[in-house]
Amino acid sequence: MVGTGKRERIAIRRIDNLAARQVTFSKRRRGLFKKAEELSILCDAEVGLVVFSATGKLFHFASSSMKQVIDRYDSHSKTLQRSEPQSSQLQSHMDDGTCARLKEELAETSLKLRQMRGEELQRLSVEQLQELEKTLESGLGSVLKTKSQKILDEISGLERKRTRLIEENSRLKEQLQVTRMSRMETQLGADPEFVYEEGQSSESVTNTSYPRPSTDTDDCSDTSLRLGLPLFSSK
Amino acid sequence: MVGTGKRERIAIRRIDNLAARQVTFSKRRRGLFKKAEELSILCDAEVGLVVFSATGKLFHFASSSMKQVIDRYDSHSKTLQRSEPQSSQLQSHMDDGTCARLKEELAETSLKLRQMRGEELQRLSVEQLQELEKTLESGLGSVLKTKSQKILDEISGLERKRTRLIEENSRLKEQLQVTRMSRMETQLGADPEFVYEEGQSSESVTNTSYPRPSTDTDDCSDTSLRLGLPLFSSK
DNA sequence: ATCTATTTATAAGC
DNA sequence: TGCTTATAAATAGAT
Repeated sequence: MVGTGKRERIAIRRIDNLAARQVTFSKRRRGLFKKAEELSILCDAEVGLVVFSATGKLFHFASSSMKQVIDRYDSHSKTLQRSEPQSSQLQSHMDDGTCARLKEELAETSLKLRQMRGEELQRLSVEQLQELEKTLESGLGSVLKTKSQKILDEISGLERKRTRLIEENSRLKEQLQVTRMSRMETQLGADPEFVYEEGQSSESVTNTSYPRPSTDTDDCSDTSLRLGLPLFSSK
Repeated sequence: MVGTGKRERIAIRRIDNLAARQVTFSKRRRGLFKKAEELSILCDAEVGLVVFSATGKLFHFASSSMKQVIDRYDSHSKTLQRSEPQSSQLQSHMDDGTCARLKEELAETSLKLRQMRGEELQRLSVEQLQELEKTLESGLGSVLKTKSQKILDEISGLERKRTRLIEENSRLKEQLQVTRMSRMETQLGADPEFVYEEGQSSESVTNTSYPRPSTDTDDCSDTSLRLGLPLFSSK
Protein backbone atom coordinates (compact mmCIF):
# COMPACT_ATOMS: atom_id res chain seq x y z
CA MET A 1 0.00 0.00 0.00
CA VAL A 2 1.39 3.35 -0.98
CA GLY A 3 -1.11 6.12 -0.41
CA THR A 4 -3.33 6.06 2.63
CA GLY A 5 -5.30 8.99 1.34
CA LYS A 6 -7.78 9.89 4.02
CA ARG A 7 -9.66 12.33 1.87
CA GLU A 8 -11.83 14.73 3.79
CA ARG A 9 -14.35 17.24 2.60
CA ILE A 10 -13.00 20.76 2.73
CA ALA A 11 -14.81 23.99 3.35
CA ILE A 12 -14.90 26.42 0.46
CA ARG A 13 -12.81 29.22 1.85
CA ARG A 14 -9.34 30.47 1.07
CA ILE A 15 -6.77 27.77 1.82
CA ASP A 16 -4.38 29.27 4.34
CA ASN A 17 -1.35 27.11 3.72
CA LEU A 18 0.51 28.50 0.73
CA ALA A 19 1.86 25.19 -0.53
CA ALA A 20 -1.46 23.43 -0.20
CA ARG A 21 -3.15 26.34 -1.94
CA GLN A 22 -0.79 26.08 -4.88
CA VAL A 23 -1.20 22.33 -5.16
CA THR A 24 -4.97 22.64 -5.06
CA PHE A 25 -4.82 25.41 -7.62
CA SER A 26 -2.95 23.18 -10.04
CA LYS A 27 -5.28 20.26 -9.59
CA ARG A 28 -8.52 22.16 -9.71
CA ARG A 29 -7.42 24.40 -12.52
CA ARG A 30 -6.84 21.37 -14.71
CA GLY A 31 -10.22 19.98 -13.72
CA LEU A 32 -11.96 23.25 -14.43
CA PHE A 33 -10.43 23.68 -17.87
CA LYS A 34 -11.23 20.10 -18.76
CA LYS A 35 -14.86 20.58 -17.82
CA ALA A 36 -15.05 23.86 -19.68
CA GLU A 37 -13.86 22.16 -22.84
CA GLU A 38 -16.17 19.20 -22.35
CA LEU A 39 -19.17 21.48 -21.95
CA SER A 40 -18.35 23.34 -25.13
CA ILE A 41 -18.00 20.13 -27.10
CA LEU A 42 -20.85 18.10 -25.64
CA CYS A 43 -23.41 20.88 -25.74
CA ASP A 44 -22.22 22.94 -28.64
CA ALA A 45 -21.71 25.97 -26.40
CA GLU A 46 -19.31 28.85 -26.77
CA VAL A 47 -17.10 29.00 -23.71
CA GLY A 48 -14.42 31.42 -22.58
CA LEU A 49 -12.47 30.92 -19.37
CA VAL A 50 -9.75 33.12 -17.91
CA VAL A 51 -7.90 32.36 -14.69
CA PHE A 52 -5.17 34.32 -12.96
CA SER A 53 -3.30 32.51 -10.22
CA ALA A 54 -2.65 34.35 -6.97
CA THR A 55 0.88 34.90 -8.29
CA GLY A 56 -0.48 36.60 -11.39
CA LYS A 57 0.03 33.83 -13.92
CA LEU A 58 -2.54 33.68 -16.71
CA PHE A 59 -4.42 30.58 -17.89
CA HIS A 60 -7.14 30.68 -20.48
CA PHE A 61 -9.39 28.61 -22.69
CA ALA A 62 -11.84 29.51 -25.40
CA SER A 63 -13.89 27.14 -27.53
CA SER A 64 -13.64 29.56 -30.45
CA SER A 65 -11.29 32.44 -29.73
CA MET A 66 -11.08 34.63 -26.68
CA LYS A 67 -11.57 37.73 -28.78
CA GLN A 68 -14.77 36.35 -30.21
CA VAL A 69 -16.08 35.34 -26.79
CA ILE A 70 -15.28 38.73 -25.31
CA ASP A 71 -16.82 40.58 -28.23
CA ARG A 72 -19.96 38.52 -27.97
CA TYR A 73 -20.04 39.05 -24.23
CA ASP A 74 -19.65 42.79 -24.69
CA SER A 75 -22.45 42.98 -27.20
CA HIS A 76 -24.73 41.01 -24.88
CA SER A 77 -23.98 43.07 -21.81
CA LYS A 78 -24.51 46.32 -23.64
CA THR A 79 -25.95 47.85 -20.48
CA LEU A 80 -22.45 48.75 -19.45
CA GLN A 81 -20.39 50.27 -22.21
CA ARG A 82 -16.78 49.36 -21.92
CA SER A 83 -14.16 52.01 -22.40
CA GLU A 84 -12.74 51.85 -25.89
CA PRO A 85 -9.05 52.44 -26.35
CA GLN A 86 -8.39 56.06 -27.28
CA SER A 87 -6.59 56.74 -30.52
CA SER A 88 -4.70 59.72 -29.18
CA GLN A 89 -3.13 60.61 -25.87
CA LEU A 90 -5.09 63.80 -25.47
CA GLN A 91 -5.63 63.65 -21.75
CA SER A 92 -2.88 61.31 -20.70
CA HIS A 93 -1.99 62.25 -17.17
CA MET A 94 -0.07 59.06 -16.79
CA ASP A 95 3.53 59.10 -17.83
CA ASP A 96 6.02 56.33 -17.22
CA GLY A 97 7.13 57.94 -13.98
CA THR A 98 3.66 57.86 -12.52
CA CYS A 99 3.23 54.33 -13.71
CA ALA A 100 6.48 53.17 -12.17
CA ARG A 101 5.56 54.75 -8.87
CA LEU A 102 2.18 53.04 -9.02
CA LYS A 103 3.90 49.75 -9.62
CA GLU A 104 6.13 50.21 -6.61
CA GLU A 105 3.27 51.23 -4.44
CA LEU A 106 1.26 48.24 -5.54
CA ALA A 107 4.15 45.89 -4.82
CA GLU A 108 4.57 47.36 -1.36
CA THR A 109 0.88 47.32 -0.57
CA SER A 110 0.36 43.77 -1.68
CA LEU A 111 3.39 42.62 0.27
CA LYS A 112 1.85 44.18 3.36
CA LEU A 113 -1.43 42.51 2.59
CA ARG A 114 0.22 39.12 2.17
CA GLN A 115 2.04 39.63 5.43
CA MET A 116 -1.22 40.44 7.15
CA ARG A 117 -2.44 37.13 5.81
CA GLY A 118 0.51 35.39 7.40
CA GLU A 119 2.75 34.99 4.37
CA GLU A 120 6.33 36.07 3.81
CA LEU A 121 7.04 36.81 7.45
CA GLN A 122 10.55 35.39 7.58
CA ARG A 123 12.34 38.61 6.77
CA LEU A 124 10.57 40.60 9.45
CA SER A 125 12.26 41.34 12.75
CA VAL A 126 10.69 40.45 16.03
CA GLU A 127 9.66 44.09 16.56
CA GLN A 128 8.03 44.21 13.16
CA LEU A 129 6.20 40.99 13.91
CA GLN A 130 5.12 42.51 17.18
CA GLU A 131 3.75 45.54 15.34
CA LEU A 132 1.96 43.30 12.86
CA GLU A 133 0.49 41.32 15.71
CA LYS A 134 -0.93 44.48 17.29
CA THR A 135 -2.35 45.64 13.96
CA LEU A 136 -3.97 42.27 13.36
CA GLU A 137 -5.42 42.15 16.83
CA SER A 138 -6.93 45.58 16.55
CA GLY A 139 -8.22 44.84 13.06
CA LEU A 140 -9.78 41.67 14.31
CA GLY A 141 -11.35 43.60 17.15
CA SER A 142 -12.92 46.08 14.75
CA VAL A 143 -14.18 43.32 12.50
CA LEU A 144 -15.80 41.49 15.37
CA LYS A 145 -17.36 44.70 16.64
CA THR A 146 -18.70 45.63 13.21
CA LYS A 147 -20.02 42.15 12.63
CA SER A 148 -21.84 42.04 15.95
CA GLN A 149 -23.32 45.45 15.30
CA LYS A 150 -24.54 44.42 11.89
CA ILE A 151 -26.10 41.26 13.22
CA LEU A 152 -27.78 43.15 16.04
CA ASP A 153 -29.03 45.73 13.54
CA GLU A 154 -30.49 43.04 11.35
CA ILE A 155 -32.15 41.44 14.32
CA SER A 156 -33.68 44.65 15.59
CA GLY A 157 -34.80 45.55 12.09
CA LEU A 158 -36.55 42.23 11.83
CA GLU A 159 -38.08 42.72 15.25
CA ARG A 160 -39.48 46.09 14.17
CA LYS A 161 -40.95 44.58 11.05
CA ARG A 162 -42.43 41.72 12.99
CA THR A 163 -44.05 44.15 15.41
CA ARG A 164 -45.48 46.22 12.57
CA LEU A 165 -46.86 43.11 10.94
CA ILE A 166 -48.49 41.95 14.14
CA GLU A 167 -50.11 45.36 14.53
CA GLU A 168 -51.29 45.38 10.96
CA ASN A 169 -52.59 41.91 11.42
CA SER A 170 -54.64 43.00 14.43
CA ARG A 171 -56.03 45.94 12.52
CA LEU A 172 -57.04 43.69 9.68
CA LYS A 173 -58.72 41.28 12.04
CA GLU A 174 -60.62 44.12 13.58
CA GLN A 175 -61.71 45.46 10.21
CA LEU A 176 -62.80 42.00 9.25
CA GLN A 177 -64.83 41.73 12.41
CA VAL A 178 -66.43 45.12 11.85
CA THR A 179 -67.20 44.33 8.24
CA ARG A 180 -68.79 41.06 9.17
CA MET A 181 -70.85 42.70 11.87
CA SER A 182 -72.23 45.38 9.60
CA ARG A 183 -73.01 42.83 6.95
CA MET A 184 -74.83 40.69 9.42
CA GLU A 185 -76.81 43.70 10.54
CA THR A 186 -77.75 45.12 7.15
CA GLN A 187 -78.23 42.03 5.06
CA LEU A 188 -78.77 39.13 7.42
CA GLY A 189 -77.98 35.92 5.55
CA ALA A 190 -78.48 37.71 2.26
CA ASP A 191 -75.19 36.88 0.57
CA PRO A 192 -74.30 33.20 0.58
CA GLU A 193 -71.39 33.62 -1.84
CA PHE A 194 -69.21 35.34 0.72
CA VAL A 195 -67.21 33.10 3.02
CA TYR A 196 -65.05 34.46 5.78
CA GLU A 197 -61.85 32.82 6.92
CA GLU A 198 -61.54 31.99 10.57
CA GLY A 199 -58.73 31.14 12.95
CA GLN A 200 -55.98 32.89 11.00
CA SER A 201 -52.74 33.04 12.97
CA SER A 202 -51.57 36.50 13.85
CA GLU A 203 -48.21 35.73 12.17
CA SER A 204 -49.52 34.48 8.87
CA VAL A 205 -49.70 37.51 6.67
CA THR A 206 -49.36 36.50 3.06
CA ASN A 207 -49.32 38.28 -0.26
CA THR A 208 -53.05 38.14 -0.67
CA SER A 209 -54.55 41.33 -2.06
CA TYR A 210 -55.84 42.81 1.15
CA PRO A 211 -56.05 46.55 1.24
CA ARG A 212 -52.88 47.83 2.91
CA PRO A 213 -53.44 50.50 5.50
CA SER A 214 -49.72 51.15 5.92
CA THR A 215 -47.60 52.60 3.13
CA ASP A 216 -44.47 50.88 4.36
CA THR A 217 -42.13 50.54 1.43
CA ASP A 218 -39.75 48.17 3.13
CA ASP A 219 -41.70 44.97 3.20
CA CYS A 220 -40.56 41.84 4.93
CA SER A 221 -40.80 39.74 1.82
CA ASP A 222 -37.36 40.69 0.58
CA THR A 223 -35.65 40.63 3.92
CA SER A 224 -33.27 37.87 4.77
CA LEU A 225 -30.81 37.45 7.56
CA ARG A 226 -27.66 36.23 5.99
CA LEU A 227 -25.31 35.41 8.81
CA GLY A 228 -22.67 33.66 6.79
CA LEU A 229 -21.92 31.55 9.80
CA PRO A 230 -20.85 27.96 9.12
CA LEU A 231 -23.95 26.69 10.83
CA PHE A 232 -26.25 28.71 8.64
CA SER A 233 -24.41 28.96 5.35
CA SER A 234 -26.62 27.55 2.67
CA LYS A 235 -24.42 28.07 -0.36
CA MET B 1 -37.17 3.28 -5.59
CA VAL B 2 -37.57 5.75 -8.42
CA GLY B 3 -34.45 6.13 -10.49
CA THR B 4 -32.45 3.09 -11.54
CA GLY B 5 -29.72 5.25 -13.00
CA LYS B 6 -27.34 2.98 -14.82
CA ARG B 7 -24.76 5.66 -15.41
CA GLU B 8 -22.38 5.01 -18.25
CA ARG B 9 -19.33 6.84 -19.36
CA ILE B 10 -20.03 9.03 -22.35
CA ALA B 11 -17.71 10.04 -25.10
CA ILE B 12 -16.80 13.70 -25.31
CA ARG B 13 -18.43 14.68 -28.57
CA ARG B 14 -21.49 16.65 -29.49
CA ILE B 15 -24.67 15.11 -28.09
CA ASP B 16 -26.98 14.62 -31.04
CA ASN B 17 -30.28 14.43 -29.23
CA LEU B 18 -31.45 18.00 -28.64
CA ALA B 19 -33.30 17.35 -25.39
CA ALA B 20 -30.46 15.34 -23.93
CA ARG B 21 -28.03 18.03 -25.01
CA GLN B 22 -30.03 20.71 -23.24
CA VAL B 23 -30.36 18.66 -20.07
CA THR B 24 -26.66 17.96 -20.03
CA PHE B 25 -25.95 21.63 -20.68
CA SER B 26 -27.96 22.65 -17.64
CA LYS B 27 -26.35 20.13 -15.36
CA ARG B 28 -22.80 20.62 -16.49
CA ARG B 29 -23.09 24.37 -16.67
CA ARG B 30 -24.03 24.49 -13.00
CA GLY B 31 -21.17 22.20 -12.13
CA LEU B 32 -18.71 24.28 -14.13
CA PHE B 33 -19.76 27.57 -12.53
CA LYS B 34 -19.64 26.04 -9.10
CA LYS B 35 -16.12 24.81 -9.68
CA ALA B 36 -15.05 28.14 -11.11
CA GLU B 37 -16.22 29.91 -8.00
CA GLU B 38 -14.64 27.33 -5.73
CA LEU B 39 -11.29 27.72 -7.47
CA SER B 40 -11.39 31.47 -7.08
CA ILE B 41 -12.19 31.25 -3.38
CA LEU B 42 -10.00 28.32 -2.40
CA CYS B 43 -6.93 29.49 -4.26
CA ASP B 44 -7.34 33.24 -4.22
CA ALA B 45 -7.43 33.29 -8.01
CA GLU B 46 -9.13 35.75 -10.30
CA VAL B 47 -11.55 33.85 -12.51
CA GLY B 48 -13.77 34.92 -15.37
CA LEU B 49 -16.09 32.50 -17.14
CA VAL B 50 -18.43 33.20 -20.04
CA VAL B 51 -20.74 30.59 -21.58
CA PHE B 52 -23.18 30.93 -24.44
CA SER B 53 -25.67 28.12 -24.83
CA ALA B 54 -26.33 26.72 -28.29
CA THR B 55 -29.49 28.82 -28.25
CA GLY B 56 -27.48 31.97 -27.62
CA LYS B 57 -28.25 32.51 -23.97
CA LEU B 58 -25.47 34.08 -21.92
CA PHE B 59 -24.17 32.82 -18.58
CA HIS B 60 -21.22 34.35 -16.83
CA PHE B 61 -19.23 34.42 -13.63
CA ALA B 62 -16.36 36.57 -12.42
CA SER B 63 -14.65 36.44 -9.05
CA SER B 64 -14.09 40.19 -9.19
CA SER B 65 -15.83 41.79 -12.12
CA MET B 66 -15.89 40.69 -15.73
CA LYS B 67 -14.55 44.05 -16.81
CA GLN B 68 -11.58 43.72 -14.53
CA VAL B 69 -10.88 40.16 -15.69
CA ILE B 70 -11.11 41.12 -19.35
CA ASP B 71 -8.92 44.18 -18.87
CA ARG B 72 -6.33 42.14 -17.06
CA TYR B 73 -6.52 39.49 -19.77
CA ASP B 74 -6.07 42.13 -22.45
CA SER B 75 -3.08 43.65 -20.73
CA HIS B 76 -1.45 40.24 -20.31
CA SER B 77 -1.97 39.11 -23.87
CA LYS B 78 -0.98 42.51 -25.19
CA THR B 79 2.64 41.45 -25.18
CA LEU B 80 1.92 39.24 -28.16
CA GLN B 81 -0.24 41.69 -30.04
CA ARG B 82 1.64 44.15 -32.18
CA SER B 83 -1.36 46.13 -33.27
CA GLU B 84 0.32 49.45 -33.91
CA PRO B 85 3.11 51.36 -32.22
CA GLN B 86 1.91 54.58 -30.61
CA SER B 87 2.79 57.73 -32.47
CA SER B 88 4.17 59.76 -29.61
CA GLN B 89 5.47 57.37 -26.99
CA LEU B 90 7.82 55.20 -28.97
CA GLN B 91 8.69 52.25 -26.77
CA SER B 92 6.65 52.93 -23.69
CA HIS B 93 5.63 49.53 -22.44
CA MET B 94 3.47 51.30 -19.90
CA ASP B 95 0.52 52.72 -21.73
CA ASP B 96 -2.52 54.29 -20.20
CA GLY B 97 -4.35 50.98 -20.14
CA THR B 98 -1.69 49.28 -18.07
CA CYS B 99 -1.46 52.30 -15.86
CA ALA B 100 -5.20 52.46 -15.33
CA ARG B 101 -5.27 48.81 -14.44
CA LEU B 102 -2.42 49.32 -11.99
CA LYS B 103 -4.37 52.13 -10.43
CA GLU B 104 -7.42 49.94 -10.03
CA GLU B 105 -5.42 47.10 -8.62
CA LEU B 106 -3.72 49.42 -6.17
CA ALA B 107 -7.03 50.88 -5.08
CA GLU B 108 -8.43 47.40 -4.54
CA THR B 109 -5.37 46.12 -2.71
CA SER B 110 -5.15 49.08 -0.39
CA LEU B 111 -8.82 48.88 0.37
CA LYS B 112 -8.32 45.26 1.36
CA LEU B 113 -5.37 46.26 3.49
CA ARG B 114 -7.32 49.00 5.23
CA GLN B 115 -10.12 46.57 5.85
CA MET B 116 -7.68 44.11 7.39
CA ARG B 117 -6.67 46.97 9.67
CA GLY B 118 -10.25 47.41 10.71
CA GLU B 119 -11.15 50.41 8.57
CA GLU B 120 -13.99 50.90 6.11
CA LEU B 121 -15.89 47.85 7.24
CA GLN B 122 -19.33 49.38 7.07
CA ARG B 123 -20.05 48.39 3.51
CA LEU B 124 -19.15 44.76 4.05
CA SER B 125 -21.81 42.14 4.54
CA VAL B 126 -21.85 39.87 7.52
CA GLU B 127 -20.49 37.05 5.37
CA GLN B 128 -17.64 39.19 4.15
CA LEU B 129 -16.85 40.21 7.71
CA GLN B 130 -16.87 36.56 8.65
CA GLU B 131 -14.36 35.82 5.88
CA LEU B 132 -12.20 38.71 6.99
CA GLU B 133 -12.31 37.47 10.54
CA LYS B 134 -11.07 34.04 9.48
CA THR B 135 -8.28 35.56 7.42
CA LEU B 136 -7.21 37.80 10.30
CA GLU B 137 -7.23 34.94 12.74
CA SER B 138 -5.13 32.74 10.55
CA GLY B 139 -2.75 35.61 9.80
CA LEU B 140 -2.42 36.31 13.47
CA GLY B 141 -1.69 32.65 14.07
CA SER B 142 1.13 32.68 11.54
CA VAL B 143 2.59 35.86 12.98
CA LEU B 144 2.61 34.47 16.49
CA LYS B 145 4.19 31.26 15.31
CA THR B 146 6.89 33.08 13.38
CA LYS B 147 7.60 35.43 16.25
CA SER B 148 7.97 32.59 18.73
CA GLN B 149 10.30 30.78 16.39
CA LYS B 150 12.45 33.85 15.95
CA ILE B 151 12.66 34.47 19.67
CA LEU B 152 13.60 30.87 20.31
CA ASP B 153 16.26 31.11 17.62
CA GLU B 154 17.73 34.22 19.19
CA ILE B 155 17.77 32.58 22.58
CA SER B 156 19.55 29.48 21.40
CA GLY B 157 22.01 31.64 19.45
CA LEU B 158 22.81 33.56 22.63
CA GLU B 159 23.18 30.33 24.54
CA ARG B 160 25.77 29.15 22.05
CA LYS B 161 27.69 32.41 22.34
CA ARG B 162 27.59 32.33 26.10
CA THR B 163 29.03 28.84 26.08
CA ARG B 164 31.84 29.89 23.75
CA LEU B 165 32.63 32.88 25.94
CA ILE B 166 32.78 30.76 29.05
CA GLU B 167 35.25 28.49 27.32
CA GLU B 168 37.35 31.39 26.14
CA ASN B 169 37.30 32.86 29.60
CA SER B 170 38.64 29.68 31.06
CA ARG B 171 41.42 29.59 28.49
CA LEU B 172 42.35 33.18 29.30
CA LYS B 173 42.46 32.48 33.00
CA GLU B 174 44.74 29.57 32.36
CA GLN B 175 47.05 31.66 30.22
CA LEU B 176 47.10 34.32 32.89
CA GLN B 177 48.05 31.76 35.47
CA VAL B 178 50.83 30.45 33.29
CA THR B 179 52.14 33.94 32.56
CA ARG B 180 52.14 34.91 36.21
CA MET B 181 54.00 31.76 37.10
CA SER B 182 56.72 32.33 34.58
CA ARG B 183 57.11 35.95 35.66
CA MET B 184 57.40 34.94 39.26
CA GLU B 185 60.07 32.47 38.30
CA THR B 186 62.16 34.74 36.04
CA GLN B 187 61.84 38.21 37.64
CA LEU B 188 60.68 37.73 41.19
CA GLY B 189 59.00 40.93 42.45
CA ALA B 190 60.73 42.98 39.73
CA ASP B 191 57.76 44.86 38.31
CA PRO B 192 55.50 46.57 40.88
CA GLU B 193 53.51 48.45 38.25
CA PHE B 194 51.71 45.35 37.11
CA VAL B 195 48.66 44.43 39.10
CA TYR B 196 46.69 41.30 38.38
CA GLU B 197 43.02 41.11 38.94
CA GLU B 198 41.71 38.25 40.96
CA GLY B 199 38.37 36.63 41.60
CA GLN B 200 36.96 37.56 38.18
CA SER B 201 33.60 35.95 37.50
CA SER B 202 33.57 33.61 34.58
CA GLU B 203 30.69 35.60 33.10
CA SER B 204 32.22 39.06 33.17
CA VAL B 205 34.00 39.41 29.87
CA THR B 206 34.18 43.01 28.75
CA ASN B 207 35.50 44.85 25.75
CA THR B 208 38.99 45.17 27.13
CA SER B 209 41.71 44.66 24.57
CA TYR B 210 42.81 41.20 25.51
CA PRO B 211 44.45 39.20 22.79
CA ARG B 212 41.78 37.09 21.12
CA PRO B 213 42.64 33.47 20.59
CA SER B 214 39.44 32.76 18.66
CA THR B 215 38.79 34.30 15.23
CA ASP B 216 35.06 34.24 15.74
CA THR B 217 33.62 36.98 13.55
CA ASP B 218 30.20 36.97 15.12
CA ASP B 219 30.97 38.63 18.36
CA CYS B 220 28.46 39.13 21.11
CA SER B 221 29.11 42.87 21.27
CA ASP B 222 26.63 43.73 18.52
CA THR B 223 24.07 41.17 19.50
CA SER B 224 20.98 42.23 21.30
CA LEU B 225 17.82 40.41 22.01
CA ARG B 226 15.06 42.67 20.89
CA LEU B 227 11.93 40.98 21.97
CA GLY B 228 9.60 43.88 21.59
CA LEU B 229 7.50 42.31 24.28
CA PRO B 230 5.95 44.68 26.79
CA LEU B 231 7.70 42.90 29.65
CA PHE B 232 11.13 43.05 28.06
CA SER B 233 11.00 46.04 25.81
CA SER B 234 14.04 48.21 26.47
CA LYS B 235 13.43 50.82 23.79
C1' DA C 1 4.52 13.34 -9.25
C1' DT C 2 1.80 9.17 -7.59
C1' DC C 3 -1.57 6.64 -5.05
C1' DT C 4 -6.11 5.87 -2.69
C1' DA C 5 -10.14 6.75 0.01
C1' DT C 6 -13.70 9.69 -0.41
C1' DT C 7 -16.42 13.26 -1.98
C1' DT C 8 -18.58 15.22 -6.09
C1' DA C 9 -20.51 15.39 -10.39
C1' DT C 10 -23.57 13.52 -13.37
C1' DA C 11 -26.01 9.99 -16.98
C1' DA C 12 -30.24 7.73 -17.01
C1' DG C 13 -34.81 7.28 -16.13
C1' DC C 14 -39.36 9.24 -14.24
C1' DT D 1 -37.21 21.71 -14.91
C1' DG D 2 -36.93 18.51 -10.27
C1' DC D 3 -36.26 14.19 -8.20
C1' DT D 4 -33.42 9.57 -7.51
C1' DT D 5 -29.72 6.24 -7.89
C1' DA D 6 -25.60 4.04 -9.59
C1' DT D 7 -21.49 5.04 -11.32
C1' DA D 8 -17.76 7.80 -13.32
C1' DA D 9 -14.68 11.58 -12.21
C1' DA D 10 -12.42 14.73 -9.41
C1' DT D 11 -9.61 15.46 -5.75
C1' DA D 12 -7.61 16.00 -0.47
C1' DG D 13 -4.29 14.06 1.97
C1' DA D 14 -0.38 11.39 2.38
C1' DT D 15 3.94 9.75 0.37
